Amino acid sequence: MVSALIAPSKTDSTASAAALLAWYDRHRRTLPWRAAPGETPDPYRVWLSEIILQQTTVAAVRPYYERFLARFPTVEALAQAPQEAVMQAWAGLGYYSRARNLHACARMVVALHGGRFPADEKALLALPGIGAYTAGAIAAIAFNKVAVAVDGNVERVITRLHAVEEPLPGAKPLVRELALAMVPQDRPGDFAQALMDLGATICTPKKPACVLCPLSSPCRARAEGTAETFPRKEAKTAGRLRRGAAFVALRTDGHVLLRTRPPKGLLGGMAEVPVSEWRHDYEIREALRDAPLPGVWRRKPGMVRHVFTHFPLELAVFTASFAVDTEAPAGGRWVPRHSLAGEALPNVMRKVLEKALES
DNA sequence: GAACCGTGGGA
DNA sequence: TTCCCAAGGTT
Repeated sequence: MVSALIAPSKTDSTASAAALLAWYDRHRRTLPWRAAPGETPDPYRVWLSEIILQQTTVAAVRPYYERFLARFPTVEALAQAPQEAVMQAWAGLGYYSRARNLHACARMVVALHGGRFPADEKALLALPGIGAYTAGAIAAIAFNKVAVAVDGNVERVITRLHAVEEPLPGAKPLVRELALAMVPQDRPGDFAQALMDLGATICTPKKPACVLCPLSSPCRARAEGTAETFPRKEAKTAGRLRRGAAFVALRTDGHVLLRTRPPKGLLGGMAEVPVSEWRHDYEIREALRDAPLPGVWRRKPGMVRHVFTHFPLELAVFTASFAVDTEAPAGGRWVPRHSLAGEALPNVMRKVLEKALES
C-alpha cells in the first residue's frame, strides 16, 4: 500500500489528471480499434484489440486486428470458429496461449454471458486471457468504469511522476495505487488511454520528451533529471543456448511432412516440421537418431537461429526426399508446399522451411 | 514468486 | 551485433 509520506495530495492528483486529459484531447492517437470522441466503444473490439496488443507493438497489431475483425466480426462468430482457424489467423504474432485463451474466452462470453462482455472488473478477471491489466482496460475503455489499466507505459509514467525507487515487479501494487488515485470520476476511459498515449509518445523509455509533457511540472524524476532511469528493474538472467535438429521431409510430389505440437507449452498447438529435443548439450553429430523417417538425410550448411523470450535456439536443418507412397509417421501429415502459407507455422518453423527449401 | 511463453523493430 | 522492450497472463 501507499505510505502517507509519499502519497500525493488529492489536489495534485486532480490537477495532474486534468492536465493529462487536456493534452489527450489535443494529441490522442487515432487507432483502428479506438472509438472516435463521442462514439460508444464496442466491447468486443476493445477486448479483441487488448488481447492482441499484449506484449506486442501497435505497428505489428494493425494488420492482425483488421484481419481478425474481418474474419470474426462478432464474439459469436469467433466462438463458433474452429480453433484451427483462430491459430492460423494468429500465426506469426507469438505467445500462442493468447490465441487459445482468446478463443476460449469468446466461447465463455457466449455461453455464460449471452454474448455480452461483463462490465465488472472482477467478472472480466475470471475470463481466460484477461488479467489485471486487461480487465482494467476493458472496464475503463469499453464501459467507462473507474479502473486503471497498468501496462508498461503506465508503469513508466507513474514511476517517473513519483520517482518510485522500488524496482519492478515488486513495485506493481504501489504503481497501481498511485495510478488509481489519479483516475477522474467522469472520464476513466479517456484517462486510461491518455496515460498509455503519453507513455508511448512522450514519456518514452529512452530520451523522453519532457519539454512537451503535460505532467512535467509535478514530475519528480523530471525535477531530479533522472527520468530516463525509471522504472527501476530487477536484473533478469539470460537463458542458456539450446540446440536441436529439424527434419524437413520432402515427398517427390512436393509435399512436406508436418505435425502439430502439443496443446500447451512452447509454441503450443502450432504446426512444425519434426524436430529433436532442444537441449544445451544436444549433439548434432547424433541427430539422425531423431529423424522421423529412415532415409538419406543431408544437412543444410549453417544453423537456423531464433531467440525466444527465455532462451536462444540454434537448429541444424536436415532434408531428405521420399517416394510419393511414403506413409506419414504417427502424428504426422503430408502437406502440399503451396498450402504451407495456410498452416499455423510459428516463425522459427518458417525459418527452418526457408533454409530447407532454398536451392 | 519465479519461470515460462514469440516476435519484430529500434537504438 | 547486441540489447531492450512492446497495451501481460498463466502456472
